[in-house]
Amino acid sequence: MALIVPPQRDSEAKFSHILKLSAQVFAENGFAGTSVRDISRATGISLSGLYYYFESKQELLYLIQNETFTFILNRLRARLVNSDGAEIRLRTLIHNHVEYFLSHPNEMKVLSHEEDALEEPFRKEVAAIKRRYYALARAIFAELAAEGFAPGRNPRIAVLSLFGMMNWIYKWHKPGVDPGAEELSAGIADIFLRGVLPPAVLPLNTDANGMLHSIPAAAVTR
Amino acid sequence: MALIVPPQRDSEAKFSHILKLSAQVFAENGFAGTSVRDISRATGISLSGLYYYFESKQELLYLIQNETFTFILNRLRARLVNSDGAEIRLRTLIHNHVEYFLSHPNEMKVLSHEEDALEEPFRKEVAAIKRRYYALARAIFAELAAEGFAPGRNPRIAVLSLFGMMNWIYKWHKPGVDPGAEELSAGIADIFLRGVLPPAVLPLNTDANGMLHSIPAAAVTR
DNA sequence: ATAGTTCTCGAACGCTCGTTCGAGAGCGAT
DNA sequence: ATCGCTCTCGAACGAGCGTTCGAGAACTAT
Repeated sequence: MALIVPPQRDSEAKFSHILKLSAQVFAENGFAGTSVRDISRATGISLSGLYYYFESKQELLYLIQNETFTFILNRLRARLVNSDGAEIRLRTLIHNHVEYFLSHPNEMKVLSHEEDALEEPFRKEVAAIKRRYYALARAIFAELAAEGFAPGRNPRIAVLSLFGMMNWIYKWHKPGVDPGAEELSAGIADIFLRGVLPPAVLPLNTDANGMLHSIPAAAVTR
Repeated sequence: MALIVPPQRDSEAKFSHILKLSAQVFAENGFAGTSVRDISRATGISLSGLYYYFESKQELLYLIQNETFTFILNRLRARLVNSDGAEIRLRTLIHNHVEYFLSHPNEMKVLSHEEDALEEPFRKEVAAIKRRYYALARAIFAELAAEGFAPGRNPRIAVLSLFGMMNWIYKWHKPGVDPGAEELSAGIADIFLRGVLPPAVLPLNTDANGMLHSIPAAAVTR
């Protein structure tokens, strides 16, 4: 009887390659507008050959969305371990999101744009990750509120507006023309953090770089 | 020879009905995911009968997008005539946009989501309206900057972030659960207007409702 | 060499797609 | 009555769709 040797399949790398090229084709033509023959053409793998790697076009979309979303969420969790204070933690979330957006535009377009294209049972799996991600953002926003930011703001509207700013990026960002992840995420974070301030707060607490810091609750007049 | 009588076609009303139902079906299944047979089913008009009203599925998408976008832009222009001051004008833009979004969710989803699905020559026609709309927003933002708001901000990022907040609404807004156009547009306007304030501005100039007013340039310390 | 597994492919399946065509119903004007 | 215009439709076209199947090549371990 043979030892159980990890097969170290040759196909691992090829599989990743298929996911990457598929994301590109889906991003260009949309999921419904892409045929498996298009993917065959892009990858150089025969039509039937592709079905060795995935069972259906639906599953292929799921694999892209799941891998992308899981990676973003896990990387965010890792980065939050070293982030102290609500403002820094929110900036970490924004930077993590925007950075991935600019480095993997195809995957992020597929994740943002083809949410409805997934059918059950895949749909609810991706929805579960999304719910966890949103809950994390809401929790960070609650920390922010606890530090004196954003009193009386509707947290749902605030957080979803933030996601709107971030997830809209794929519609307009042009590499080389528009700023990179650092400047872009800082710009969005600035708009959001200042935007969510209490209406009548008096002196803003900023450092030399104009970065906000938490405001003692006592300083909030309203 | 007969007088030229305006035919007052019976089909005018029916045509509008087709546009409305098509927008609904496109919003539900996506443009590429919708067949003309789906529209036939939704409208009760036979498959070939639909081609009396439009020449192709592409043109149908164009008619929906063009009418929607033209209406929004024209209504905004009309409303801006009576809006004085940069802040009010920006709030007018946001309110106009959000109000239409909530009252015509299907049309706005099709406009936001199916931008890439349009092919030439329709594509450039809608792109032209979009460019005019964006230019108007940029002009209003420039007025804002001239009144002392948003010094040093990248106006492109600021305005596109604003559109991101607004155009993302269709992904999450649930009528009955989430606030209506007044509260929602005010919330977004608040986030944006405060968000683009200068980093070191001191006392904010607000009225009893917490509404911002223009800040004299001299009050900006940086 | 042999056996077993991994990987690849051409051909074909039943089905749906967007669009076209010619026929004809309904109707107001002559 | 009959013309001409508006409107509607069933049937059919060729093309492309997602997926399956069985044959076989390529590789690894014995």
